[in-house]
Amino acid sequence: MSHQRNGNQPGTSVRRSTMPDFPDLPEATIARLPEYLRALHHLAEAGHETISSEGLAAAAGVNSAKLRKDLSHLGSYGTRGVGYDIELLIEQIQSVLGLTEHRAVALVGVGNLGHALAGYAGFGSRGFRIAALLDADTRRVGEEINGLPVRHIDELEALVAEHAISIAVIATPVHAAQQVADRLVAAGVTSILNFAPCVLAVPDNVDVRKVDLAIELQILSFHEHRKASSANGRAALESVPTVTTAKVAAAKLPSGKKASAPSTIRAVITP
Amino acid sequence: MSHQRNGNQPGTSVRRSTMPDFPDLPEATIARLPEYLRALHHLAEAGHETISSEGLAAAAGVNSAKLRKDLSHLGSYGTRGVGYDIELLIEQIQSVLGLTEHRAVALVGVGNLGHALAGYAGFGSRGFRIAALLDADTRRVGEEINGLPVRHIDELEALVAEHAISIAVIATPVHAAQQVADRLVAAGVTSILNFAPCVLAVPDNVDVRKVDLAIELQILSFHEHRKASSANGRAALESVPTVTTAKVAAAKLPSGKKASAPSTIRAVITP
DNA sequence: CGCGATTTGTGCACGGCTTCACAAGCGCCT
DNA sequence: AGGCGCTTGTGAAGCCGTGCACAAATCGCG
Repeated sequence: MSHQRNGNQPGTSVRRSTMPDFPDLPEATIARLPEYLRALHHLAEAGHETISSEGLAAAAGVNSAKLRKDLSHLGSYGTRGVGYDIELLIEQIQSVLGLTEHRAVALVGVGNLGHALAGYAGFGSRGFRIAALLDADTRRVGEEINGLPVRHIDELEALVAEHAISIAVIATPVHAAQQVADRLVAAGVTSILNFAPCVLAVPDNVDVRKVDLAIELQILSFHEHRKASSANGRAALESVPTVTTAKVAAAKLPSGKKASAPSTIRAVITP
Repeated sequence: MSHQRNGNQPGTSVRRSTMPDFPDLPEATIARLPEYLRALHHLAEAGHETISSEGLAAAAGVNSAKLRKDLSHLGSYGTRGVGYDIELLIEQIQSVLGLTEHRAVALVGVGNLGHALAGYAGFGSRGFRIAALLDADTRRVGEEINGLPVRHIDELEALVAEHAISIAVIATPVHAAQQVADRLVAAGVTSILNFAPCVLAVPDNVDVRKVDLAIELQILSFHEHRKASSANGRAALESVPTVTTAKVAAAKLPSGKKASAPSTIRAVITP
């Protein structure tokens, strides 16, 4: 494929500053890029300069072939026989994800969860900046979290415009979520991360991602249920021994789980 | 397929209490069942007794064909020409997910996020019960959240055993996550919901699901970036008008979005 | 300068998931 | 009783994603 291979002089690789838009990057790949990015930052802090696909795959918890294919989709810049330049790859991925400058984010709903999200330090280090805290409860207005004051929901439109906010997080109770979403969309927000357990109706041009704690637990519950059933089927003698050896050591080998979710990844059990 | 069609007397449907284990339920289906369940509860509260696949699909934000196939996988009990009995379907799904009795969950890490999770009311109503709060910080030990005292991490093994806990939530800082996971696994936990931004190494028999706020935002950021790029490509004249029409009107159409994520999808707004 | 070791990039085949389209089934109305 | 409209359940086709396996490329060393 090689989306963008400017010249064909190998080695010189004159990086053009105009990044391609990657309109056809597979959705599954996009969802993994952030994980690669995190792993890369971790490796960079540890002092590494380059990393092989195998190594990065292990750090990100995926198959190395998958990782190579993912990176190749964005015209990747690895060197055969060596690996990937970590700094360069970080820049590449950040550029693709649009994280070159910190994006301003609005957070609506400063209850329990909202407080936690507002206080989340990992925000700034990962390309985002909370630019506005909003709540409908006037008793919460004025409170400062991390130096940023909570504003009343009626200032939503003004704040979105002022900070050119295009991404918002909804951490309100369910009954308020749709209403807040409507106002956000009307104000110009085009991406929403929804923590309220409900389906939001929005226009086609708006992206919504949802995080629902209970859903995640219920999925786990199913697997738990299934394990228990099949364990009843066979004897329960195996369960105790396997569990005791929780001495988990690194893990070089490729994983090989079954499905979509990046669930688990084994590790070598040092006996 | 009709996994389990006991007799063939239509209408009488003598529910046998022994539920099949559904060892081969597609992973994608499992991930959607909780959403259906939530929608069904919502509909039941609104007084409905039955619901068509079209209606339930709209409420859950999916395609109706997908929904029918999902339900058919569990030997579904719809009635042609009528729809699905809501109460019955709720029971079915809860049974499949193993939510018939409330599952005990341990929550490790009672910082900002942990507090929020512990205080999340939607837990009990959706099949779970927080049975243990744990933290390494002795200053937090003893504090009560929702009537449940925070215990020291060293009591982990005892508490897991005492309450027969098989599911745990990790809400600790990154540096502690792996260590906590190891102890949980050693204590017998076989499902982990991880909020720490790192890959956990666990044995094969343990399921891990991960929730990472920053990753979700970065995925949104990509789409935002892409939208901005293509908008620059064309004139920016369209952007304002489209946004103003946030008056979301019903929508029967099958909203053909692109990818995996259950992004968007409208619901019928009763006018 | 050439060779071997190493690692990337990718063609290919397979499996799973999604979507369409329609036959079969059910209730209601006449 | 019979027909009609509505809705489920599902065969079949197509698409997307995954993972294998290997050719191409690069480095280091003799």
